[in-house]
Amino acid sequence: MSSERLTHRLSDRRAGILQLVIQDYIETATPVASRHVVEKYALPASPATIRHEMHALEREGYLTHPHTSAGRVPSNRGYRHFVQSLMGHAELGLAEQASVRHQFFQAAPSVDEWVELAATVLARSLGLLVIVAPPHPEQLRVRQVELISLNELLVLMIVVVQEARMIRQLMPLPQPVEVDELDELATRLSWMLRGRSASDVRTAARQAIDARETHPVEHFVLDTLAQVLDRDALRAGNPAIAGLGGMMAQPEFQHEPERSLELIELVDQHAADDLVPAAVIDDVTQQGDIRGAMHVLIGDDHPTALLQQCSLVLAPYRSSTGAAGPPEIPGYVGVIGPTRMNYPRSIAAARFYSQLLQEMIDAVYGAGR
Amino acid sequence: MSSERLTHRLSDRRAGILQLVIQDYIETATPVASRHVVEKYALPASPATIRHEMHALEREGYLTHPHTSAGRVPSNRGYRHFVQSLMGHAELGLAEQASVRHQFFQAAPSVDEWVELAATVLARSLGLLVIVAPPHPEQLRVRQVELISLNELLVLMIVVVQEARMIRQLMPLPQPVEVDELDELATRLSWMLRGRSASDVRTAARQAIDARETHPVEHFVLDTLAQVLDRDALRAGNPAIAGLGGMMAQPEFQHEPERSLELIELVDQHAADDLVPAAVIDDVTQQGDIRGAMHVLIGDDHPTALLQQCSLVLAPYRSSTGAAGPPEIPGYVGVIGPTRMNYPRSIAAARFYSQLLQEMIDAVYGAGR
DNA sequence: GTTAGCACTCTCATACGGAGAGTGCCAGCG
DNA sequence: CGCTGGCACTCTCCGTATGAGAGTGCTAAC
Repeated sequence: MSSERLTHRLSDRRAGILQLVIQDYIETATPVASRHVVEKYALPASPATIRHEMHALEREGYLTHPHTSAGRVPSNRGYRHFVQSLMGHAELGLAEQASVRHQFFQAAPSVDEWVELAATVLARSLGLLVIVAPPHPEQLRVRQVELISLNELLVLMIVVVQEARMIRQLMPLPQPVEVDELDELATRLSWMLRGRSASDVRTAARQAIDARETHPVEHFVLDTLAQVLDRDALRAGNPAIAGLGGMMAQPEFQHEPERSLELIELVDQHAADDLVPAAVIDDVTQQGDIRGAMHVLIGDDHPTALLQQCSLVLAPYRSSTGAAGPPEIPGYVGVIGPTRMNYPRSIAAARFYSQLLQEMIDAVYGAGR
Repeated sequence: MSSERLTHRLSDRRAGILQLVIQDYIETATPVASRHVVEKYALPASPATIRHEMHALEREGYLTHPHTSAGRVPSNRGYRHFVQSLMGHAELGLAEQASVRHQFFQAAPSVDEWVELAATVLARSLGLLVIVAPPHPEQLRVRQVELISLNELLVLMIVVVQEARMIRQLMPLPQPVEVDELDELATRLSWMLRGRSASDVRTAARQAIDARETHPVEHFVLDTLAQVLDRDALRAGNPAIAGLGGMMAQPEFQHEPERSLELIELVDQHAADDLVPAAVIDDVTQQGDIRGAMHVLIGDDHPTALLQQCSLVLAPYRSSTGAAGPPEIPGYVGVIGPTRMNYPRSIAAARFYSQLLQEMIDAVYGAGR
């Protein structure tokens, strides 16, 4: 703890050695030995000297030792220093940028499609787990309600919301209702609820209970409506996850079947909240301009225990239209890998994809309004 | 091979022992010993006798031996006999049926949603890999084409197809085109291509090349249109896959990291064609009435090498509207598990879900027409 | 401050050996 | 003639031992 507080000023050579060790470990995934680093990078010093420096780096908390006679492995602190100060700023190669852009233009222009595409292409390119979420309105607001009778006890509710979506919901009724009654109810609700959100609908439902004169199914319909609004607001932000295969092929999962299994289950259940901590998203939501604001969570920065051996690179984005209009929960491009992941490349890629997504959404959906 | 041809008439006792061995192996996943089965099921015979019978069952190809001194394990042939003759006909419990039905009515009434729901709920209930595909038209047919200019070099193509879908596609133009030209082109194409499929559009494109007088972008638009029709016909049949977590928790994958990894990659890439062999689907497509027609592929029945240690239970279904209307590729509920999977339960569940899906689609979409 | 040398430690792969589980077969029994 | 108990045989599994290899930490000398 106290050693974390002390801001050591690393000597240039020591910092250089740290950088080499981390780069080498990222590349080879095996503990790096003093001799190895000297020979590979033709350092003008002997292994013993390097050992000396490594020893110091270990005392300062940047490196660790799996056991007495193994090479050095970066600690979380080492990675953090690497990301903040040591590694350079990288960009995705132009050829790759062009190829990705091309694929996006080939796809059907829908946000869900782009999100899915971004996840799969980026995952394949990095060999890591990628989770991509679209930006979506915080709350859906009713524009119009339709109730279509399928049979005496089954109604199809169609809700048109102001965010240019159409929600459909099948609804078995507690008691038979006449068709004209339904029509009347629908027009009344459309009028009454125009511009209202899920929580507004709930208070309306409570008032409907108090005033006894309302139609008995009215409360039931309101209840369902509120549920549906919440459900669909959530689903609009439904993230795509891809790259489990590449992730499990990473050496850190090779000899850890139970950790692997836990992660597989998380992905299988689309547990986005566990993969990308809500706290970070909330944090992002507060800020105004988030363009290029990268977040990097290394090791035990992450609240989910399972992911404390992993790192998360997060590139949030929001649509330009959303910035001006109603409150919007930002979308994000998240890359999850072992703490040993290639940070420069992952960060560059996540940033590129998040900017691309924003561009695409602005160009097509912004233009439409 | 020749032993497969000989249709041994198993004595009642021998068949009974085979059934017990298979049931026990399905339950415990460990080779079952003669002594074990005698004690567990209180058989009126000694272990030696049972050994004798097991030996015979092994000679006839129904059982195998991992090694000299291990209990017996069912062979593929044993499982096949079990499925065809030994196991009884099971139904899903009424409580479970009701609970599943309830969940389907809660969901948004869209085929994609139901397909996703079926996969996740069934996967969780069985602890196996489940893949569910919706029925979809074999070919999409154009009803109308719109071309909307976003800017000088970027056009949004909207294709309304007869199957009540709307397809959108962004299209960068090879050269600038005036807005009225685009409108003119769109109305001409709508007129010319009404009712045509992707392959029709391709021949139209070839003719457009031969007749030189056509507008230079016309060929380009036709080309894109054909691509888009094919792509969307494919995507309409996009299956949902779930249950990888439960599958990997099965004991057969516990000590086989490389097989596990291959399967994870298949699922990660949504490789439905590898998971559910196209030959079976083609076969099903030919038939008229497929209600309740289960297919069970055991072990090396499956064309994909990786899945030859697994079994596939497949329950195809099609919408009633599709049976009368244009040619339709059937949907299916597929359950993939180790050959040791619980066949009675899996078959009953797959059948129930496939019938439920058909009912839902008929009720909501059939009613709409 | 740097280096060579050397003892020390820990992992990994291999081999060994005994316990345990189950079968296959045989001889005897009803 | 089918069923059973007995017994030798085989194969896995697990814990232990052993040796090679890799790398460090320390010390003494440059």
